[in-house]
Amino acid sequence: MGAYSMRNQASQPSHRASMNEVAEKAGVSHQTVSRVINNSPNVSRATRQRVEQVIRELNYRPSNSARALVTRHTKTIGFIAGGVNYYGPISTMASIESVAREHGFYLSVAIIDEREYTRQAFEEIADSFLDQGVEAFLFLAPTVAMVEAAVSATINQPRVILTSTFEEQERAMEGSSSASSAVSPSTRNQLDADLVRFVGIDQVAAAHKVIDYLSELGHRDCVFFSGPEDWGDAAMRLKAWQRYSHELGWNARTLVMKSWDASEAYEEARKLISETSREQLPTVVVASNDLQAFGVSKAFHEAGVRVPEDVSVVGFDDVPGADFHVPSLTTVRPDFEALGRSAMQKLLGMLGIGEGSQTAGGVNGTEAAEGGVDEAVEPGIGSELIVRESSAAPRRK
Amino acid sequence: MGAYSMRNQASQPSHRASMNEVAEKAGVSHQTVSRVINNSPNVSRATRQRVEQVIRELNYRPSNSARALVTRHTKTIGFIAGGVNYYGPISTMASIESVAREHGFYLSVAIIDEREYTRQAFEEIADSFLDQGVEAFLFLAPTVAMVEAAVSATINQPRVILTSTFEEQERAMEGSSSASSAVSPSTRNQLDADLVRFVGIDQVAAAHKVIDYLSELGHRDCVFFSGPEDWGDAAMRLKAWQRYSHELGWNARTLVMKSWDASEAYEEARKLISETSREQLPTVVVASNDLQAFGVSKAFHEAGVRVPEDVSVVGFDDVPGADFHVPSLTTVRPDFEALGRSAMQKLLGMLGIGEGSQTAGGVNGTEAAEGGVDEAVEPGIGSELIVRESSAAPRRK
DNA sequence: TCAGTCAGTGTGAGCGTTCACATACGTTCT
DNA sequence: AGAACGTATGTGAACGCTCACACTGACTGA
Repeated sequence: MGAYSMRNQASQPSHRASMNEVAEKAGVSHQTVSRVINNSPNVSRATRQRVEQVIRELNYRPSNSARALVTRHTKTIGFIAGGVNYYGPISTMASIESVAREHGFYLSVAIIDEREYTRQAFEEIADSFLDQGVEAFLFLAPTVAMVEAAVSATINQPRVILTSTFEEQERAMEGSSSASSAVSPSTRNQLDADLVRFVGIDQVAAAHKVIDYLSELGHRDCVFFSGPEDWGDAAMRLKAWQRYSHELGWNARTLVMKSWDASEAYEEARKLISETSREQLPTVVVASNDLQAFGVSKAFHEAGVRVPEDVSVVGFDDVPGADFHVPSLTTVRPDFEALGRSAMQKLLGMLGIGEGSQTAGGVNGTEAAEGGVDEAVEPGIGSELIVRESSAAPRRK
Repeated sequence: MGAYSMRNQASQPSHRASMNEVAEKAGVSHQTVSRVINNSPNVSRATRQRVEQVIRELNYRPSNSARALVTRHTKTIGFIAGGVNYYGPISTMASIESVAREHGFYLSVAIIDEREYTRQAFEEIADSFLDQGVEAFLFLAPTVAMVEAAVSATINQPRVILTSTFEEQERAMEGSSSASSAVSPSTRNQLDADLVRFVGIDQVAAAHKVIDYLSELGHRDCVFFSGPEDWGDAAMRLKAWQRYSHELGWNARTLVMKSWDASEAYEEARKLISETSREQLPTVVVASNDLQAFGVSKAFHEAGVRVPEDVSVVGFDDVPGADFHVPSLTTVRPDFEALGRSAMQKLLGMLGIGEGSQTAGGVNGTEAAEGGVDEAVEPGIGSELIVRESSAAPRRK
């Protein structure tokens, strides 16, 4: 066995063949080998085959480092993700990765706990990505603090920031070319340089979907459980919600939670129940995420308030299991997959990839089939309203 | 503004300073600069400060590519993750990343949909990581097929495979040095070379915890909802479960699901209820994950079978929201964080890092506090039993 | 006093690519 | 026939770093 494994080069564990070795063994120059591996057209059929044969024999792989050294392209994207313990981000990340891979990019990932988040930790990570030589940055920035850090990080590479606060951010960016702006002078250049983009769930559209649906059922008395104020998604969701429910003349109250967890919403709901007569309860509670909705739902259950007969409950996210909750949860499912895809496509666009440029190396039809990189994509990603048992028409109109 | 930004080098966007430029400006040789950035002791205080000053002025960063080219160390680990849509993996991944970062490694991530998994897709990814030049591999391999692919991939780098089937795998590995083995000859070398390790949740211990707990409550009549057969975790969980419940002389039945989702378990539970008289129902249902438990729980609820008064329900994973289910779910919480940490430490150990070796660059006390890289760590990662409302003593003993 | 040591520094080669050229040869056009 | 061109190939220099080694001068110890 040992003897066998020593006989052919391919299975020698340690040594990694170089381009020169291939060239020598194939009787050509290193440059010809280079042409072969880069699919240059100007190589005769015979030579190409000979070289490819040797490449296989030697189990040759081009050195990414050497290549990156001269081309200055590492084909690597740095991805800093916060809030990953919550459901949405992971599907987003999966689609980001998949688009990156389709285009031959590597995804270098850093996960940051948004609870233990510090500016310093953030910059250390960004710094290490800079050391690594990433070509672009992707920030999954759930909290306002992280968005700010992502915006003001001093990097020259293109970056896309995933956050629902994009509307406000973009307004701020437009303002930044003129005088007043919350952005510090040192970051001004990057912003002007058009190297920062935003993508996020369109919270306005989502809020409209929910309210329109509930409105049609006859609801107009509601309590909204908001997520933590320092989370961009929560803030935008709240704002959109308040504005539209106000427009429709609803009686809408808001309870701002400090966390996304079920427990706090549960406690708040208990308080609400105990402080309010049954007749005074809202006809519907809208929560900022499914966990909160679970908590609220549980509190109602324990107090003998029936869902949806007495009060409807609506969540947000459509976490796994929401469909088999008791009662199953009406909720909003954002298109996280589209979010990730859009973010990545934006980024590729900024890198000059995707339109019609040199997407070298056997690209299959997938890209075309999916409509390619749509440059004109709006920042707001859509959501779907999933109606289940927890919502119904109110008893009293 | 433009004039200002041109004046100092640091904010010039495009040009990236090289070591030689630093050397020249500091009036030293490139080698001295190299010594400074690598913390070589043999540099005088004065020189070091001067060089560091210039480094700051020029905003110099060593080129990772150039360095990797000569050292042959990319400081990058390739992580192929399957089954990421389910809850466990993401926390595992977070702790993997954090340990990697602590040791100055980059984590290059690929996510593979275990449903659309093909051998070819897998090998393309492994191949791209090889192209990238990763120093080691980490496989999060939930299904048996992925474990096999991970084991038999022809790579010379160390790899750690995260799977609960480690016991069987390790037995197979031990056997592989002698004649008979399921492993193909071409992979024999790597296996012998001691470059493959396994880490996983200790399903036996977890099963014991659940059964001991239930046993003490007085249960001995049970139905076990198993996960898909082709998932390693499910298979091991099932095996451990069956063996131990048999030992205790339980009346234990098993239903094997095709998926981890709530819906199938829900349907199966309905079937169970309709086919069985109330008196014949088990006193407890143990599910392979929380979603299944939700499905079962819902079916009972709809049929008027009370949980836990009539039947107890136990889950696995402790997904977010399990604590506010109606009723809140008794479940097993595996230590995913420890799983990831252990995997990464094993990998670092194989790379010769962590014991007492040159962990260059300001390592804080964290490592020591956590006990460092414990080489002797057993493959089985522990779990915690979380007792909640869904389980209680059976009415009839 | 002079070899020996050692901290501090410099020199040149080489890592494995790509890039900008230069060269060789065959074909086509006038 | 000779210029002009296109195809197929080769040559050498760069990319920015680390490594092995050589060098300098100051301090040591006999």
